[in-house]
Amino acid sequence: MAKIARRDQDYSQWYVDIVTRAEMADYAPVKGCMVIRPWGYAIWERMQRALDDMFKATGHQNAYFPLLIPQSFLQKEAEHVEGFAPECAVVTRGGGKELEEPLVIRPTSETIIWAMYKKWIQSWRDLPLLYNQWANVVRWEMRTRLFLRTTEFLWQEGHTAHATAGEAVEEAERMLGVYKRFVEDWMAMPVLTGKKTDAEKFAGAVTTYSVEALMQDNRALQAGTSHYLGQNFARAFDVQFQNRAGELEYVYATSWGVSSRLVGALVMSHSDDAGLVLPPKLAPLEVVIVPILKADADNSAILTAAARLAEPLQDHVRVKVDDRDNVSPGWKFNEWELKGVPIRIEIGPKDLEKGQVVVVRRDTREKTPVPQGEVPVHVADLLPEMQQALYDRAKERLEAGCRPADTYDDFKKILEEQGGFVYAPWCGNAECEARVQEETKATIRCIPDEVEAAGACMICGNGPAQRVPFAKAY
RNA sequence: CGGGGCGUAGCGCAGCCUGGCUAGCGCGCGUGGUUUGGGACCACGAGGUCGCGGGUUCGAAUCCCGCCGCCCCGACCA
Repeated sequence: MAKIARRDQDYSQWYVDIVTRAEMADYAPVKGCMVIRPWGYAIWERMQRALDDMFKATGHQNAYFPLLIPQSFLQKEAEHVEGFAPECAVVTRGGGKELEEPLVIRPTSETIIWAMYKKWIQSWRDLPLLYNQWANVVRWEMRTRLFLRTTEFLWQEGHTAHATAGEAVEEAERMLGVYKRFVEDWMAMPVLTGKKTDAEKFAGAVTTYSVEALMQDNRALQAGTSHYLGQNFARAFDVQFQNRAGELEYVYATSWGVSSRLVGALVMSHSDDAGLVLPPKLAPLEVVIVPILKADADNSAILTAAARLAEPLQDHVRVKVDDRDNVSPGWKFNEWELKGVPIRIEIGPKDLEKGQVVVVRRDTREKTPVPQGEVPVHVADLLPEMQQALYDRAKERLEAGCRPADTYDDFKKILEEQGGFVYAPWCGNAECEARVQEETKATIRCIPDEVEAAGACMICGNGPAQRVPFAKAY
Protein backbone atom coordinates (compact mmCIF):
# COMPACT_ATOMS: atom_id res chain seq x y z
CA MET A 1 0.00 0.00 0.00
CA ALA A 2 1.29 3.42 -0.90
CA LYS A 3 2.34 5.69 1.92
CA ILE A 4 0.32 8.75 2.79
CA ALA A 5 1.70 12.20 2.02
CA ARG A 6 3.65 13.81 4.82
CA ARG A 7 1.73 16.29 6.89
CA ASP A 8 4.47 18.90 6.92
CA GLN A 9 5.06 18.69 3.17
CA ASP A 10 1.61 18.61 1.63
CA TYR A 11 -1.08 19.15 4.20
CA SER A 12 -4.08 18.94 1.92
CA GLN A 13 -2.84 15.80 0.20
CA TRP A 14 -2.10 14.34 3.61
CA TYR A 15 -5.69 15.02 4.59
CA VAL A 16 -7.13 13.45 1.44
CA ASP A 17 -4.83 10.43 1.83
CA ILE A 18 -5.99 9.78 5.36
CA VAL A 19 -9.65 10.13 4.53
CA THR A 20 -9.45 7.81 1.54
CA ARG A 21 -6.91 5.26 2.76
CA ALA A 22 -8.56 4.92 6.15
CA GLU A 23 -11.68 4.16 4.12
CA MET A 24 -13.67 6.96 5.68
CA ALA A 25 -14.91 8.24 2.33
CA ASP A 26 -14.50 7.98 -1.40
CA TYR A 27 -15.29 10.19 -4.35
CA ALA A 28 -18.72 9.54 -5.85
CA PRO A 29 -19.40 9.62 -9.60
CA VAL A 30 -21.05 13.02 -9.25
CA LYS A 31 -18.83 16.05 -9.01
CA GLY A 32 -18.53 17.38 -5.51
CA CYS A 33 -20.26 14.40 -3.95
CA MET A 34 -18.76 11.79 -1.69
CA VAL A 35 -19.62 8.38 -0.36
CA ILE A 36 -19.22 8.13 3.38
CA ARG A 37 -17.89 4.63 3.96
CA PRO A 38 -18.61 2.57 7.08
CA TRP A 39 -15.56 3.72 9.02
CA GLY A 40 -16.33 7.38 8.41
CA TYR A 41 -20.03 6.88 8.95
CA ALA A 42 -19.44 5.08 12.25
CA ILE A 43 -17.60 8.16 13.49
CA TRP A 44 -20.47 10.35 12.36
CA GLU A 45 -22.93 8.02 14.12
CA ARG A 46 -21.03 8.36 17.36
CA MET A 47 -21.11 12.14 16.99
CA GLN A 48 -24.82 12.00 16.25
CA ARG A 49 -25.55 9.95 19.32
CA ALA A 50 -23.62 12.21 21.65
CA LEU A 51 -25.16 15.36 20.22
CA ASP A 52 -28.64 13.91 20.09
CA ASP A 53 -28.43 13.03 23.78
CA MET A 54 -27.36 16.58 24.53
CA PHE A 55 -30.23 18.02 22.48
CA LYS A 56 -32.75 15.80 24.26
CA ALA A 57 -31.26 16.75 27.61
CA THR A 58 -31.90 20.40 26.78
CA GLY A 59 -35.54 19.74 25.95
CA HIS A 60 -35.50 19.28 22.19
CA GLN A 61 -37.43 16.81 20.07
CA ASN A 62 -36.56 15.38 16.72
CA ALA A 63 -38.81 15.76 13.68
CA TYR A 64 -38.36 15.51 9.96
CA PHE A 65 -39.27 18.02 7.27
CA PRO A 66 -39.25 17.52 3.48
CA LEU A 67 -36.23 17.65 1.23
CA LEU A 68 -38.09 19.64 -1.44
CA ILE A 69 -39.08 23.21 -0.76
CA PRO A 70 -41.28 25.37 -3.00
CA GLN A 71 -39.03 27.96 -4.55
CA SER A 72 -41.31 30.77 -3.45
CA PHE A 73 -40.65 29.90 0.21
CA LEU A 74 -36.97 30.68 -0.14
CA GLN A 75 -37.87 34.06 -1.56
CA LYS A 76 -39.93 35.21 1.38
CA GLU A 77 -37.04 36.32 3.54
CA ALA A 78 -35.01 38.94 1.69
CA GLU A 79 -31.55 38.31 3.09
CA HIS A 80 -32.08 34.59 3.14
CA VAL A 81 -32.91 34.38 -0.57
CA GLU A 82 -29.96 36.56 -1.41
CA GLY A 83 -27.66 34.39 0.62
CA PHE A 84 -28.78 31.06 -0.70
CA ALA A 85 -30.16 31.52 -4.21
CA PRO A 86 -26.85 30.99 -6.02
CA GLU A 87 -26.12 27.70 -4.34
CA CYS A 88 -29.53 26.07 -4.65
CA ALA A 89 -30.22 23.01 -6.75
CA VAL A 90 -33.68 23.23 -8.28
CA VAL A 91 -35.99 20.48 -9.47
CA THR A 92 -38.06 21.61 -12.44
CA ARG A 93 -39.42 18.33 -13.72
CA GLY A 94 -41.30 15.49 -12.09
CA GLY A 95 -43.62 12.75 -13.24
CA GLY A 96 -42.45 13.33 -16.77
CA LYS A 97 -43.59 16.93 -17.01
CA GLU A 98 -42.57 20.44 -16.13
CA LEU A 99 -43.56 21.41 -12.57
CA GLU A 100 -45.85 24.37 -12.04
CA GLU A 101 -43.53 25.66 -9.37
CA PRO A 102 -39.87 24.65 -9.22
CA LEU A 103 -38.83 22.87 -6.04
CA VAL A 104 -35.59 23.74 -4.35
CA ILE A 105 -33.58 20.97 -2.71
CA ARG A 106 -33.14 22.31 0.82
CA PRO A 107 -29.90 24.18 1.43
CA THR A 108 -31.27 24.62 4.99
CA SER A 109 -34.83 24.27 6.24
CA GLU A 110 -35.81 27.54 7.88
CA THR A 111 -38.40 28.36 5.27
CA ILE A 112 -40.31 25.11 5.14
CA ILE A 113 -40.17 24.78 8.89
CA TRP A 114 -41.52 28.26 9.45
CA ALA A 115 -44.28 27.61 6.93
CA MET A 116 -45.29 24.74 9.22
CA TYR A 117 -44.77 26.64 12.46
CA LYS A 118 -47.39 29.08 11.21
CA LYS A 119 -49.91 26.25 11.38
CA TRP A 120 -48.86 25.04 14.79
CA ILE A 121 -48.37 28.20 16.77
CA GLN A 122 -51.27 30.30 18.03
CA SER A 123 -50.75 30.96 21.69
CA TRP A 124 -47.92 31.60 24.11
CA ARG A 125 -48.87 28.18 25.46
CA ASP A 126 -47.57 26.63 22.22
CA LEU A 127 -44.14 28.06 22.95
CA PRO A 128 -41.33 27.38 23.12
CA LEU A 129 -41.24 24.96 20.21
CA LEU A 130 -37.93 23.11 20.33
CA TYR A 131 -37.39 20.95 17.26
CA ASN A 132 -34.34 19.43 15.70
CA GLN A 133 -33.91 17.44 12.54
CA TRP A 134 -31.15 15.20 11.26
CA ALA A 135 -31.01 15.60 7.52
CA ASN A 136 -29.02 15.97 4.35
CA VAL A 137 -28.79 19.30 2.57
CA VAL A 138 -27.47 20.37 -0.81
CA ARG A 139 -25.45 23.46 -1.57
CA TRP A 140 -23.95 23.90 -5.00
CA GLU A 141 -20.49 24.87 -3.86
CA MET A 142 -17.91 25.96 -6.37
CA ARG A 143 -15.13 24.07 -4.77
CA THR A 144 -15.38 20.95 -2.67
CA ARG A 145 -13.25 18.97 -0.27
CA LEU A 146 -14.03 15.58 1.29
CA PHE A 147 -16.12 16.11 4.44
CA LEU A 148 -15.18 19.78 4.75
CA ARG A 149 -17.23 21.00 1.84
CA THR A 150 -19.28 18.77 -0.42
CA THR A 151 -22.32 19.41 -2.55
CA GLU A 152 -24.48 17.24 -0.33
CA PHE A 153 -23.72 16.93 3.34
CA LEU A 154 -25.27 15.54 6.49
CA TRP A 155 -26.13 17.73 9.41
CA GLN A 156 -28.51 18.53 12.17
CA GLU A 157 -30.53 21.68 12.26
CA GLY A 158 -32.35 22.89 15.33
CA HIS A 159 -35.23 25.31 14.83
CA THR A 160 -36.87 26.85 17.82
CA ALA A 161 -39.66 29.33 18.39
CA HIS A 162 -39.97 31.49 21.49
CA ALA A 163 -42.28 34.05 23.04
CA THR A 164 -39.60 36.58 23.85
CA ALA A 165 -36.38 37.84 22.38
CA GLY A 166 -34.63 37.15 25.65
CA GLU A 167 -35.64 33.51 25.64
CA ALA A 168 -34.54 33.07 22.04
CA VAL A 169 -31.18 34.67 22.62
CA GLU A 170 -30.76 32.47 25.65
CA GLU A 171 -31.53 29.41 23.52
CA ALA A 172 -29.04 30.39 20.83
CA GLU A 173 -26.38 30.86 23.47
CA ARG A 174 -27.30 27.64 25.24
CA MET A 175 -26.85 25.66 22.02
CA LEU A 176 -23.55 27.37 21.32
CA GLY A 177 -22.51 26.09 24.73
CA VAL A 178 -23.69 22.60 23.83
CA TYR A 179 -21.55 22.69 20.71
CA LYS A 180 -18.55 23.96 22.60
CA ARG A 181 -18.94 21.22 25.16
CA PHE A 182 -19.34 18.57 22.49
CA VAL A 183 -16.37 19.68 20.45
CA GLU A 184 -14.14 19.95 23.51
CA ASP A 185 -15.30 16.92 25.49
CA TRP A 186 -15.90 14.47 22.66
CA MET A 187 -13.74 15.65 19.81
CA ALA A 188 -10.94 16.79 22.12
CA MET A 189 -10.73 20.07 20.24
CA PRO A 190 -10.45 23.33 22.17
CA VAL A 191 -12.35 26.19 20.57
CA LEU A 192 -12.97 29.90 20.55
CA THR A 193 -16.55 31.08 20.73
CA GLY A 194 -18.18 34.36 19.98
CA LYS A 195 -20.42 36.31 17.66
CA LYS A 196 -19.93 36.67 13.93
CA THR A 197 -19.53 40.08 12.37
CA ASP A 198 -22.35 41.30 10.13
CA ALA A 199 -20.36 40.28 7.08
CA GLU A 200 -19.94 36.73 8.31
CA LYS A 201 -23.32 36.02 9.82
CA PHE A 202 -26.01 33.69 8.48
CA ALA A 203 -28.31 35.09 5.81
CA GLY A 204 -31.42 36.04 7.74
CA ALA A 205 -29.97 36.05 11.25
CA VAL A 206 -29.85 38.92 13.71
CA THR A 207 -26.90 37.37 15.51
CA THR A 208 -24.77 34.40 14.55
CA TYR A 209 -22.62 32.70 17.15
CA SER A 210 -19.89 30.28 16.22
CA VAL A 211 -17.47 27.72 17.55
CA GLU A 212 -14.02 28.10 15.95
CA ALA A 213 -11.28 25.51 16.03
CA LEU A 214 -7.70 25.57 14.80
CA MET A 215 -6.36 22.85 12.53
CA GLN A 216 -2.79 21.54 12.52
CA ASP A 217 -1.88 23.71 9.54
CA ASN A 218 -2.91 26.72 11.60
CA ARG A 219 -6.01 27.46 9.58
CA ALA A 220 -9.28 28.04 11.38
CA LEU A 221 -12.38 25.95 10.90
CA GLN A 222 -15.89 26.83 11.93
CA ALA A 223 -17.14 23.81 13.80
CA GLY A 224 -20.69 24.91 14.55
CA THR A 225 -23.05 27.85 14.41
CA SER A 226 -26.05 29.00 16.36
CA HIS A 227 -28.27 31.86 15.22
CA TYR A 228 -30.63 34.22 16.89
CA LEU A 229 -33.07 34.97 14.08
CA GLY A 230 -35.16 37.61 15.86
CA GLN A 231 -38.55 37.93 14.20
CA ASN A 232 -37.23 37.80 10.65
CA PHE A 233 -38.70 34.44 9.71
CA ALA A 234 -41.83 34.92 11.78
CA ARG A 235 -42.52 38.09 9.79
CA ALA A 236 -41.71 36.48 6.48
CA PHE A 237 -44.07 33.57 7.21
CA ASP A 238 -46.52 35.51 9.32
CA VAL A 239 -46.16 33.46 12.47
CA GLN A 240 -47.87 35.32 15.26
CA PHE A 241 -48.97 34.22 18.69
CA GLN A 242 -51.18 35.69 21.35
CA ASN A 243 -49.19 36.61 24.43
CA ARG A 244 -50.42 36.48 28.00
CA ALA A 245 -51.85 39.96 27.65
CA GLY A 246 -53.88 38.82 24.66
CA GLU A 247 -51.86 40.80 22.13
CA LEU A 248 -50.63 39.40 18.81
CA GLU A 249 -46.86 39.25 18.50
CA TYR A 250 -44.38 37.78 16.08
CA VAL A 251 -42.51 34.75 17.34
CA TYR A 252 -38.79 34.89 18.11
CA ALA A 253 -36.60 32.24 16.54
CA THR A 254 -33.29 30.46 16.62
CA SER A 255 -31.58 27.89 14.46
CA TRP A 256 -28.35 26.01 15.02
CA GLY A 257 -26.40 23.31 13.32
CA VAL A 258 -23.32 21.19 12.97
CA SER A 259 -22.49 19.04 10.00
CA SER A 260 -20.50 16.04 8.87
CA ARG A 261 -17.75 18.58 8.33
CA LEU A 262 -16.92 17.84 11.95
CA VAL A 263 -15.54 14.52 10.77
CA GLY A 264 -13.05 16.41 8.62
CA ALA A 265 -12.19 18.69 11.52
CA LEU A 266 -11.51 15.67 13.67
CA VAL A 267 -9.13 14.23 11.08
CA MET A 268 -7.22 17.49 10.77
CA SER A 269 -6.95 18.08 14.50
CA HIS A 270 -5.21 15.00 15.81
CA SER A 271 -3.89 12.82 13.00
CA ASP A 272 -0.24 12.24 12.11
CA ASP A 273 1.92 10.78 9.36
CA ALA A 274 0.87 7.24 10.24
CA GLY A 275 -2.78 8.07 9.67
CA LEU A 276 -5.89 8.92 11.59
CA VAL A 277 -5.82 9.54 15.32
CA LEU A 278 -9.22 9.32 16.99
CA PRO A 279 -10.26 10.44 20.44
CA PRO A 280 -11.47 7.30 22.24
CA LYS A 281 -14.97 8.66 22.82
CA LEU A 282 -15.64 8.90 19.09
CA ALA A 283 -13.62 5.92 17.86
CA PRO A 284 -15.79 3.20 16.30
CA LEU A 285 -13.35 0.75 17.87
CA GLU A 286 -11.43 1.67 21.00
CA VAL A 287 -9.32 -1.46 21.25
CA VAL A 288 -8.14 -3.90 18.64
CA ILE A 289 -6.51 -7.13 19.73
CA VAL A 290 -3.95 -8.55 17.30
CA PRO A 291 -3.03 -12.17 17.95
CA ILE A 292 0.42 -13.02 16.61
CA LEU A 293 -0.31 -16.18 14.67
CA LYS A 294 2.23 -18.78 13.52
CA ALA A 295 1.73 -21.14 10.63
CA ASP A 296 2.31 -24.48 12.25
CA ALA A 297 2.25 -23.68 15.92
CA ASP A 298 -0.74 -24.05 18.20
CA ASN A 299 -2.54 -20.89 17.21
CA SER A 300 -5.56 -22.09 19.09
CA ALA A 301 -3.88 -21.18 22.35
CA ILE A 302 -3.21 -17.67 21.16
CA LEU A 303 -6.66 -17.24 19.66
CA THR A 304 -8.23 -18.48 22.85
CA ALA A 305 -6.12 -16.09 24.89
CA ALA A 306 -7.15 -13.23 22.58
CA ALA A 307 -10.81 -14.11 22.96
CA ARG A 308 -10.44 -14.34 26.75
CA LEU A 309 -8.80 -10.94 26.71
CA ALA A 310 -11.69 -9.43 24.77
CA GLU A 311 -14.40 -10.94 26.90
CA PRO A 312 -14.20 -8.82 30.05
CA LEU A 313 -13.71 -5.70 27.94
CA GLN A 314 -16.73 -6.17 25.72
CA ASP A 315 -19.32 -4.77 28.09
CA HIS A 316 -17.67 -1.39 28.46
CA VAL A 317 -15.34 -1.02 25.52
CA ARG A 318 -15.69 -1.25 21.74
CA VAL A 319 -13.23 -4.06 21.09
CA LYS A 320 -12.42 -6.40 18.22
CA VAL A 321 -10.10 -9.33 17.78
CA ASP A 322 -8.41 -9.18 14.40
CA ASP A 323 -7.97 -12.87 13.72
CA ARG A 324 -7.49 -12.66 9.97
CA ASP A 325 -4.93 -15.20 8.80
CA ASN A 326 -4.29 -13.71 5.37
CA VAL A 327 -2.35 -10.64 6.48
CA SER A 328 0.71 -10.44 8.68
CA PRO A 329 0.72 -8.86 12.12
CA GLY A 330 2.84 -6.03 10.77
CA TRP A 331 0.20 -5.33 8.18
CA LYS A 332 -2.48 -5.20 10.83
CA PHE A 333 -0.45 -2.83 12.99
CA ASN A 334 -0.16 -0.39 10.14
CA GLU A 335 -3.75 -0.73 9.07
CA TRP A 336 -5.24 -0.11 12.50
CA GLU A 337 -2.93 2.82 13.02
CA LEU A 338 -4.06 4.22 9.69
CA LYS A 339 -7.64 3.86 10.91
CA GLY A 340 -6.89 5.57 14.19
CA VAL A 341 -7.93 2.89 16.69
CA PRO A 342 -6.76 4.27 20.06
CA ILE A 343 -5.38 1.08 21.64
CA ARG A 344 -3.80 -1.98 20.09
CA ILE A 345 -3.13 -5.06 22.18
CA GLU A 346 -0.63 -7.55 20.81
CA ILE A 347 -0.63 -11.08 22.12
CA GLY A 348 1.75 -13.74 20.85
CA PRO A 349 3.66 -16.82 22.01
CA LYS A 350 6.23 -14.78 23.89
CA ASP A 351 3.47 -12.99 25.76
CA LEU A 352 1.71 -16.22 26.62
CA GLU A 353 4.89 -17.48 28.24
CA LYS A 354 5.17 -14.36 30.35
CA GLY A 355 1.46 -14.07 31.07
CA GLN A 356 1.36 -10.60 29.56
CA VAL A 357 0.30 -8.61 26.52
CA VAL A 358 1.79 -5.59 24.77
CA VAL A 359 -0.43 -2.50 24.83
CA VAL A 360 0.27 0.18 22.23
CA ARG A 361 -1.38 3.58 22.33
CA ARG A 362 -2.09 5.26 19.02
CA ASP A 363 -1.36 8.85 19.96
CA THR A 364 2.19 8.36 21.21
CA ARG A 365 2.72 4.84 19.75
CA GLU A 366 4.22 3.94 23.10
CA LYS A 367 4.40 0.19 23.90
CA THR A 368 3.78 -1.11 27.39
CA PRO A 369 3.85 -4.72 28.61
CA VAL A 370 0.82 -5.37 30.81
CA PRO A 371 0.03 -8.54 32.82
CA GLN A 372 -2.98 -10.22 31.26
CA GLY A 373 -5.10 -9.94 34.38
CA GLU A 374 -4.61 -6.19 34.55
CA VAL A 375 -5.72 -5.45 31.01
CA PRO A 376 -9.30 -4.36 31.83
CA VAL A 377 -8.12 -1.89 34.44
CA HIS A 378 -5.28 -0.70 32.28
CA VAL A 379 -7.59 -0.07 29.33
CA ALA A 380 -10.21 1.60 31.50
CA ASP A 381 -7.57 4.03 32.74
CA LEU A 382 -5.80 4.54 29.46
CA LEU A 383 -8.80 5.50 27.31
CA PRO A 384 -9.76 8.61 29.30
CA GLU A 385 -6.09 9.43 29.70
CA MET A 386 -5.69 9.45 25.93
CA GLN A 387 -8.86 11.49 25.47
CA GLN A 388 -7.41 14.08 27.83
CA ALA A 389 -3.94 13.93 26.28
CA LEU A 390 -5.36 14.67 22.83
CA TYR A 391 -7.24 17.63 24.21
CA ASP A 392 -4.22 18.93 26.08
CA ARG A 393 -2.01 18.73 23.00
CA ALA A 394 -4.64 20.47 20.88
CA LYS A 395 -5.06 23.11 23.56
CA GLU A 396 -1.34 23.78 23.59
CA ARG A 397 -1.40 24.13 19.84
CA LEU A 398 -4.35 26.51 19.97
CA GLU A 399 -2.68 28.66 22.57
CA ALA A 400 0.54 28.72 20.60
CA GLY A 401 -1.54 29.63 17.53
CA CYS A 402 -3.09 32.72 19.13
CA ARG A 403 -0.89 35.79 18.74
CA PRO A 404 -1.42 39.51 19.10
CA ALA A 405 -0.55 42.02 16.40
CA ASP A 406 -0.71 45.79 16.78
CA THR A 407 0.01 47.07 13.31
CA TYR A 408 -1.19 45.90 9.93
CA ASP A 409 2.40 45.09 8.95
CA ASP A 410 2.85 42.88 12.01
CA PHE A 411 -0.50 41.32 11.31
CA LYS A 412 0.40 40.37 7.75
CA LYS A 413 3.77 39.08 8.83
CA ILE A 414 2.36 36.80 11.53
CA LEU A 415 -0.45 35.64 9.28
CA GLU A 416 1.97 34.83 6.52
CA GLU A 417 4.69 33.20 8.59
CA GLN A 418 2.68 31.36 11.22
CA GLY A 419 -1.03 31.61 10.54
CA GLY A 420 -3.30 30.82 13.45
CA PHE A 421 -5.58 33.32 15.17
CA VAL A 422 -4.07 36.75 15.01
CA TYR A 423 -5.66 39.11 17.52
CA ALA A 424 -5.60 42.58 16.03
CA PRO A 425 -7.26 45.91 16.73
CA TRP A 426 -10.40 46.56 14.69
CA CYS A 427 -12.73 49.53 14.83
CA GLY A 428 -15.87 47.61 14.01
CA ASN A 429 -16.15 49.01 10.52
CA ALA A 430 -17.14 46.57 7.76
CA GLU A 431 -14.93 48.34 5.24
CA CYS A 432 -11.82 47.72 7.28
CA GLU A 433 -12.84 44.09 7.70
CA ALA A 434 -13.41 43.73 3.96
CA ARG A 435 -10.06 45.25 3.15
CA VAL A 436 -8.24 42.79 5.37
CA GLN A 437 -10.04 39.91 3.73
CA GLU A 438 -9.31 41.19 0.25
CA GLU A 439 -5.65 41.71 0.92
CA THR A 440 -4.84 38.78 3.18
CA LYS A 441 -7.73 36.27 2.83
CA ALA A 442 -8.10 36.37 6.60
CA THR A 443 -11.49 36.94 8.17
CA ILE A 444 -12.65 37.85 11.64
CA ARG A 445 -13.57 34.44 12.98
CA CYS A 446 -15.69 35.72 15.83
CA ILE A 447 -15.97 38.46 18.36
CA PRO A 448 -15.36 36.77 21.72
CA ASP A 449 -17.51 37.72 24.70
CA GLU A 450 -14.56 39.30 26.39
CA VAL A 451 -12.53 41.53 24.13
CA GLU A 452 -9.57 43.65 25.01
CA ALA A 453 -9.79 47.35 24.18
CA ALA A 454 -6.97 48.17 21.79
CA GLY A 455 -6.51 51.82 20.91
CA ALA A 456 -6.68 52.36 17.20
CA CYS A 457 -7.87 50.17 14.33
CA MET A 458 -4.90 48.67 12.48
CA ILE A 459 -6.51 49.62 9.16
CA CYS A 460 -8.06 53.06 9.48
CA GLY A 461 -6.36 54.23 12.65
CA ASN A 462 -9.63 55.25 14.23
CA GLY A 463 -10.71 54.32 17.71
CA PRO A 464 -12.05 52.92 19.77
CA ALA A 465 -10.91 49.53 18.57
CA GLN A 466 -11.11 46.07 20.06
CA ARG A 467 -8.78 43.14 19.65
CA VAL A 468 -10.47 40.39 17.60
CA PRO A 469 -9.17 37.10 16.21
CA PHE A 470 -8.52 37.01 12.48
CA ALA A 471 -7.55 33.83 10.64
CA LYS A 472 -7.45 32.16 7.30
CA ALA A 473 -10.25 29.66 7.42
CA TYR A 474 -11.51 26.56 5.69
C1' C B 1 -16.92 30.60 -14.98
C1' G B 2 -11.33 31.58 -15.59
C1' G B 3 -6.37 28.94 -15.24
C1' G B 4 -3.80 24.07 -14.87
C1' G B 5 -3.69 18.67 -14.88
C1' C B 6 -5.55 13.89 -15.77
C1' G B 7 -8.64 9.88 -18.20
C1' U B 8 -4.83 2.78 -20.52
C1' A B 9 -6.74 -4.03 -15.53
C1' G B 10 -9.61 -3.04 -8.78
C1' C B 11 -5.55 0.93 -7.44
C1' G B 12 -0.99 3.58 -9.06
C1' C B 13 1.42 4.28 -13.56
C1' A B 14 4.55 3.46 -18.44
C1' G B 15 3.70 3.40 -23.67
C1' C B 16 1.64 8.52 -27.24
C1' C B 17 6.12 13.20 -29.14
C1' U B 18 8.45 9.81 -33.89
C1' G B 19 1.31 5.23 -35.85
C1' G B 20 2.97 -1.31 -36.89
C1' C B 21 3.57 -7.09 -34.50
C1' U B 22 0.51 -10.55 -28.86
C1' A B 23 -0.74 -3.24 -24.89
C1' G B 24 3.19 -3.52 -20.58
C1' C B 25 4.96 -2.73 -15.25
C1' G B 26 4.20 -2.37 -9.79
C1' C B 27 0.61 -3.19 -6.06
C1' G B 28 -3.75 -5.71 -5.13
C1' C B 29 -6.86 -10.25 -6.44
C1' G B 30 -7.29 -16.17 -7.07
C1' U B 31 -4.84 -21.11 -6.27
C1' G B 32 -0.75 -23.95 -4.09
C1' G B 33 3.46 -23.94 -1.00
C1' U B 34 6.93 -21.65 2.41
C1' U B 35 6.00 -17.65 6.08
C1' U B 36 3.94 -14.46 10.24
C1' G B 37 6.48 -9.83 17.16
C1' G B 38 6.24 -3.27 12.30
C1' G B 39 3.33 -3.20 5.55
C1' A B 40 6.71 -11.55 3.93
C1' C B 41 8.35 -14.72 -0.34
C1' C B 42 8.15 -18.22 -4.55
C1' A B 43 5.34 -20.46 -8.50
C1' C B 44 1.18 -20.53 -11.50
C1' G B 45 -3.21 -17.80 -12.89
C1' A B 46 -7.53 -14.47 -13.73
C1' G B 47 -8.34 -9.57 -15.10
C1' G B 48 -8.41 -4.33 -20.71
C1' U B 49 -14.52 -2.04 -25.79
C1' C B 50 -6.79 2.20 -23.97
C1' G B 51 -13.22 8.07 -21.28
C1' C B 52 -17.02 8.70 -25.60
C1' G B 53 -18.04 9.96 -30.87
C1' G B 54 -16.20 11.06 -35.56
C1' G B 55 -12.04 11.63 -39.04
C1' U B 56 -7.02 10.58 -41.43
C1' U B 57 -4.52 5.83 -42.65
C1' C B 58 -3.37 -0.54 -45.41
C1' G B 59 -3.10 -0.07 -39.99
C1' A B 60 -4.74 4.44 -34.31
C1' A B 61 -3.82 3.87 -27.07
C1' U B 62 -0.50 6.85 -30.36
C1' C B 63 -2.12 11.89 -35.38
C1' C B 64 -6.64 15.52 -36.24
C1' C B 65 -11.70 17.45 -34.80
C1' G B 66 -15.67 17.41 -31.36
C1' C B 67 -17.76 15.95 -26.75
C1' C B 68 -17.91 14.05 -21.66
C1' G B 69 -16.02 13.29 -16.81
C1' C B 70 -12.94 13.94 -12.59
C1' C B 71 -8.99 16.30 -9.70
C1' C B 72 -6.05 20.74 -8.36
C1' C B 73 -5.63 26.43 -8.11
C1' G B 74 -8.98 31.22 -7.93
C1' A B 75 -14.09 33.96 -7.13
C1' C B 76 -19.11 31.53 -3.02
C1' C B 77 -19.86 28.82 1.67
C1' A B 78 -21.12 24.75 7.10
